[in-house]
Amino acid sequence: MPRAATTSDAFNAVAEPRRREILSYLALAERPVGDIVARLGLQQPSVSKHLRVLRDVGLVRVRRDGRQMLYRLDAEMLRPLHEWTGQFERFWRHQLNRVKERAERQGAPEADRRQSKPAKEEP
Amino acid sequence: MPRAATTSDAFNAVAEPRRREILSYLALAERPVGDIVARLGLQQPSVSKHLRVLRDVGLVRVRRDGRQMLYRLDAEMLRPLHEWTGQFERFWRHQLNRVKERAERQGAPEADRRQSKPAKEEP
DNA sequence: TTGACATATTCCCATATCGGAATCTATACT
DNA sequence: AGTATAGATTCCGATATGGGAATATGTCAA
Repeated sequence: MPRAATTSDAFNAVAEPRRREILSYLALAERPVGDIVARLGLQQPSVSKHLRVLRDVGLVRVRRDGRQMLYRLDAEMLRPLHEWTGQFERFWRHQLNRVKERAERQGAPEADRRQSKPAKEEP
Repeated sequence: MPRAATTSDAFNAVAEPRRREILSYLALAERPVGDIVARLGLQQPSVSKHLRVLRDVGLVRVRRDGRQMLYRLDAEMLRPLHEWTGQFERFWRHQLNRVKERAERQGAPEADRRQSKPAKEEP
């Protein structure tokens, strides 16, 4: 089984740096493909392909305007991503890490041991 | 050029659902590999490989305890991810979307048009 | 129509992936 | 020493990737 398709969800779509740049850029305003090409310095077909992926996962919407295609952000699908990462926020806030690491280095050499027996059911 | 390695950054590492489950699980407590295997229902080698990826990007730390390896979360690298997605928070907060969409559907059929000429320099 | 312009799609390819199966390493127990 | 246990690593194979090059589609303009 290969890696999940880039179009399988926002997590995979956004793993690609160029696609992240595109989204950030589109956050400013709706833009035609040509603008994105100029901004990213990629070739037009590449940009079109990235936009295709973003469209497939619902991160952007398109509408035609004459011969150009205007892309706009649809950030709704980024929300789960923000919320998932938010679950870990407490680990980096209040520099609790600093405190914990210091405790480990200095005293209480075995105060860190947790149970590892249960192995089956947890909260 | 293939897709960026899963070990290239947290974005790529976390694109895999199983690895996300592992991280969430490790948020509760430090755990030996066996616990993770039991929890995820994957095979041990698969779990070891996922843990390897997470270790390579610095999302988990290990220490040996007898014959088991105890893995613990190191969420620091998730912070950029949270902050990046946070940049789009305004798009889903205060249900501004609802308001905007309604405006588009009802009146002002061309009030949405933005400039698409510049194409070179933006703020 | 013909041509120019804006964008999309197709084809090619070197590469990394994930799971499965098999094997290796390290520690503990007797 | 010999065996069991916990994990890690290696080899395999089908698959999707992203860039490049070439081509296709669609719209405007003369």
